[in-house]
Amino acid sequence: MRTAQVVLDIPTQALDSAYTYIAPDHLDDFQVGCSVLVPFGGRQAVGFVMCVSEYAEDDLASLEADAGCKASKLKPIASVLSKPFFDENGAACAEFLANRYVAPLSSCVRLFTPPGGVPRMVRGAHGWRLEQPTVGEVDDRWVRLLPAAAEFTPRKGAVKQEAILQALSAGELRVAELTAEYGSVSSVLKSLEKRGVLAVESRRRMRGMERVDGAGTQMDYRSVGFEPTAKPQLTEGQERALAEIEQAYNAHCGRVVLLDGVTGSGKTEVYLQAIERVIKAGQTAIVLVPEISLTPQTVARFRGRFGDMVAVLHSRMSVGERYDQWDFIRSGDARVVVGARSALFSPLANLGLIVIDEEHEGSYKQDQAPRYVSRDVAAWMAQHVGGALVLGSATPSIETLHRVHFDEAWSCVELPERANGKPMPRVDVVDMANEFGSGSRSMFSRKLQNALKETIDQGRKAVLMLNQRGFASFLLCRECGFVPTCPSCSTSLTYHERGASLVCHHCGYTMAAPALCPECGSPYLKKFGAGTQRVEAELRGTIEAFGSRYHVTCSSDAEAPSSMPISEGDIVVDLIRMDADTTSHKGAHRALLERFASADAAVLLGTQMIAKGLDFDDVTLVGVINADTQLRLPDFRSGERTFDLIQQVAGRAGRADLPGRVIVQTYNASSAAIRAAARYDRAAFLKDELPKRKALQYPPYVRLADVRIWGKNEGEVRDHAIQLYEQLRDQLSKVAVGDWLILPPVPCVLSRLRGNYRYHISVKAPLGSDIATVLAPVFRARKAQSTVSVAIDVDPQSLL
DNA sequence: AGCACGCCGACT
DNA sequence: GTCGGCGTGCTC
Repeated sequence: MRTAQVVLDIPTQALDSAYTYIAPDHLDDFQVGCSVLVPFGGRQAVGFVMCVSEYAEDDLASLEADAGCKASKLKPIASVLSKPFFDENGAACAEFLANRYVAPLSSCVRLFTPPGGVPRMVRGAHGWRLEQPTVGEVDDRWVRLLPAAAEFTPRKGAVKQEAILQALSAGELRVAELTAEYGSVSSVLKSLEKRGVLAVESRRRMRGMERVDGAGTQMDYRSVGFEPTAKPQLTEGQERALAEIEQAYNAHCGRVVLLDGVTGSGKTEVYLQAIERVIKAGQTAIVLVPEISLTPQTVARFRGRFGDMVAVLHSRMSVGERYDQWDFIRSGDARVVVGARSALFSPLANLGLIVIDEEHEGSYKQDQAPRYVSRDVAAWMAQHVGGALVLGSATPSIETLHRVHFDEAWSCVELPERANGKPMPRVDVVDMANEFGSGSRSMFSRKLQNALKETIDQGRKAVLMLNQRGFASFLLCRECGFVPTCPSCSTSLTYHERGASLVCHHCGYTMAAPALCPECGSPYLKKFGAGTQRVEAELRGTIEAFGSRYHVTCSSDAEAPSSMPISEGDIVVDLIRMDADTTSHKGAHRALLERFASADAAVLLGTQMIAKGLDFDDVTLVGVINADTQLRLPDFRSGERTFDLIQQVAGRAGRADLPGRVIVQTYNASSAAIRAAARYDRAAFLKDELPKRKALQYPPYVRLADVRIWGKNEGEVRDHAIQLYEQLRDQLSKVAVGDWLILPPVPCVLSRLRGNYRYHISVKAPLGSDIATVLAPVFRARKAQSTVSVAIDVDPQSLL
């Protein structure tokens, strides 16, 4: 008798294990990874086949042992709903994820399913019914005009023809859009196509058209080149890196290579050539890139080398586009997948190499269940399929550096020099406390002002970064010390110049800024801290104070800059502000960057969205307005984050022939993270940081898990937290060996968020121990409650 | 999650 | 006497 283990597509911890079903012989195309319809408790449910087994007719005993129930209770699978979404490797990986991250198995299996392409049960007028996905069936054909259209004039009266040609003159369109606008168009299109006036192509064959995004915003369709890019000569360092990767790949046992290369050392070229070899060997590769770096330029580099073998998966693509790419990968025609973290689970057959670029990036941690760490999952996958993993970064995470140190399967190859042979720019640290002490009240130090003037005079560009993160600017009553805070979060409200409002960065709560202190009625409410808007205004004043010949145009100005009188010898500085406010509308991100690129003298002022991936040859000055916001966060990784940020941002200056310069302003000039970063001295930073991590029992010396408990009622939350804490301690005494530490529940640093009180319990386990053995039994036994929620974060990114 | 079973209060 | 509240428990 054939049976199958089926995971139900119902996201609850109560149903997170597989159920056994009988798989009748007549099922068509029945395999691991298929979605199936199964009877479940008097109704039907959709599930995924995790494994298929065969039992001899007289061997009911082992069947019942495996299923955990009487054979007579087993029901047959009703029908197969789809082709397989994953194979045995995918099923094994989902189980690994569920176990390691103490997450519902169904949420892990979901990672492997096509975006929007899974059938599901929906509640209709006549009870439950099965809804098949529509995403694969949408009309994804596109129409564009051909050159011959210029000589073609529609016959008089051919209204539809005329309208369609008119619509297409602005660019290509989806057939579905034309249908929506003009009704049935297929016969018209067919006849025009026959005459060579236009071309109808399926989206799949037009993969050169890539939707590109800004940070959090959709941008326009834009052509990404297919033109092959020349393969450059590798530097000696790159050759060495490539050889190391090739050796790891040829070992076919899941080896990991850390590519520790400074910004501009040509890591991407190493990836490209390594992938080329993997493809030549008949295998495939996945490249993970941080969401914000997944720009058209990045994609173009891979397409330039591998053409239409490249699939791109990106969370801000539309569901239809993602489905299309997913299907393209499953078809076997894609050999390289470039994408954000979830691309790790795409249905790529014969995987040989995984590359994770900017390995240290926090965005490789998923912030919803399953809260996986891409690096660790990729290492598992590489080992499981006998491939190799390459981790690239200018600032590798401390965990990775540590692992390289003690794990024989992990090795490191350094690229200490930039590919162009230029030195890294000098980094000056300015102590802002000193500045203040000597009478300067400006938020720009004299050193930064001088460097700015020099840069502008030379007609070059500067990038100023302000790591605002919502903590920066707030209102404070100078008489009674009152600070307006959010009614539902434990944070102060951020003052926004536009509309003179106070906004909560966490929940979006907005109120009008009061003119008088709500507590004592004092009119002396001071705006503290520097948000981008305020820096923009002050920067304008500072530049104009350089002299009467300096003129400033601002990207955020309402009126066009043309009215400005320009005479001989005048300098116009374009000041471009880039943050969540200025990039929220369609196309803004790219438009601002293009404006910056085309200006002569310009200053790009922005939050950390500008810290990565900007490659402008004529940026010679990088300024960090305040390096401390990150450092001040009460989190074990704050020092590392600060060090990384300064190193990364420094790499933005002087990338071409022009020498670069970096100025970092801080009130913590003596902090090891900042001092070491300024000297590009990672060893010095680690020498300071590692003993702290060791003494306080943090990664890389222990494995960490954080249990977060939240709800509207603080007493209830605390009681539940204490109860969980006691259960965890019980469980610990039962199963674990070694030096475990479970800290009693305490309020989170963000003790209130969106009206919820938040507590957390930190669990510290010896390296190499299985955290799930202690956590899983406690949380599997726990019944879901409506008033108190619990989330488990294994290997958390931060403890806020 | 969703549905059944089950044991107590206010209604035709 | 029945309708219906939502507390526990099970679903291969």
